[in-house]
Amino acid sequence: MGRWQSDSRGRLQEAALALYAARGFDQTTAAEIAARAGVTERTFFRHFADKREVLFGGSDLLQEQIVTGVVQAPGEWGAFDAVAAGLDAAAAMLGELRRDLSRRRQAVIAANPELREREMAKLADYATAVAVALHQRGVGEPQASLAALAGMTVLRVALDLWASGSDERDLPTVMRESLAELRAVTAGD
Amino acid sequence: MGRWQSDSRGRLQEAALALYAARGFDQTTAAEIAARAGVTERTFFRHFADKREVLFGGSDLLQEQIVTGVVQAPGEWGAFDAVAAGLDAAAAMLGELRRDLSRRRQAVIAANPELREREMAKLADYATAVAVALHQRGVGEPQASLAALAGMTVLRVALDLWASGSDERDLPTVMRESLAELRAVTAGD
DNA sequence: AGCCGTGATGTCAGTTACAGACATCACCCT
DNA sequence: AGGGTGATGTCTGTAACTGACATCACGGCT
Repeated sequence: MGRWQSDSRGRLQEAALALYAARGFDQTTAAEIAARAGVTERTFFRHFADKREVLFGGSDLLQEQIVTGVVQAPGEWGAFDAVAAGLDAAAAMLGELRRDLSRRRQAVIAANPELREREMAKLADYATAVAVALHQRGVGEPQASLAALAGMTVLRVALDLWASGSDERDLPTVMRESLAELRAVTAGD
Repeated sequence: MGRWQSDSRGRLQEAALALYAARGFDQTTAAEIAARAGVTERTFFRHFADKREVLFGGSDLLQEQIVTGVVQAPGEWGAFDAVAAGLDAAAAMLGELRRDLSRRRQAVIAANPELREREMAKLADYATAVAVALHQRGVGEPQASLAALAGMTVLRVALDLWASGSDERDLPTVMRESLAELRAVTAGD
């Protein structure tokens, strides 16, 4: 908690989400977001590298969760089972969020190509980190990258399903179900 | 073949690749690329939506190839087998390119986060198109999205392997091998 | 041959996303 | 009470795009 007016960063995130949802991403300027949060444009860019990043606040934490899940999986488990453990950890963390907020956020992201681009980039980053963790478990290439990327595919699809509202079950359940579906699909149908 | 000095677009692509490789992506301005190609900055942005897009020239064609491959796969094949047919088509097309050029291009992309972001976005677009094609074959959700995204994972890994040079076999072979590896990894190790 | 439509390009001006340099100022520690 | 620190404001600059308008080579039509 800073010594200034509390939590500029958090207020910027809320302001951005509200404005992106109301006017759309490109119709919103960084200066407008800053004004709504009661700070300067310069302060916005000190907290977030660019206009998109403001929507991806907790992504570092999430990556940590996933990697930790992979690392802590029993050593005798196969590569993809370890990734599945990482996905469980991710689901546990994301499932804590208020579902309406997640829905709102996902809707904003889905509505804009640049934001979708950033989301894919985040998933690719997670996959890279997961692949590194798999290497430390003795998994080679290209198996590590394939397992990691396949896992991120499951994460994306499950999150879409959960946040888009067609599926009312909780996130960990949807995640496990999606993973089973991927296994079935690649097995040969 | 335009009626003007031939192929501004092509010259812009070459100029961009050369400059990005030499100075790096952010150290290169659109004006510099345009100057090297003998046109104006404005012309650059008429041919390419943004600075990154100039490196992804044939992506529309590639998407067409992939989708066509999926659509033309025998109707009784499963979802992932149809995707595999699309990957064969992609490998056939990409394999035609001069390998040193592909290597050069991949190296430039790998060196810059924004370009990697765009590459992931392209793959996501292909996946969306493939999922639509799968729907028309009667595949439901989330199976279609999972199969399509898993396929794009294989494409990415195989392309990296091929272009990064550690694997000297031809692209269709590397692609099929990677697909087999994914099947093995998700099957349970 | 001469006129005319068309599409690719040049020119110009404007908006906005970002980034560096420097000043400020509330808070904490001593 | 005074100095250090980190978050913020201010000012200024670069470069990625974008819209509006002029131009001009070419190909077709008469």
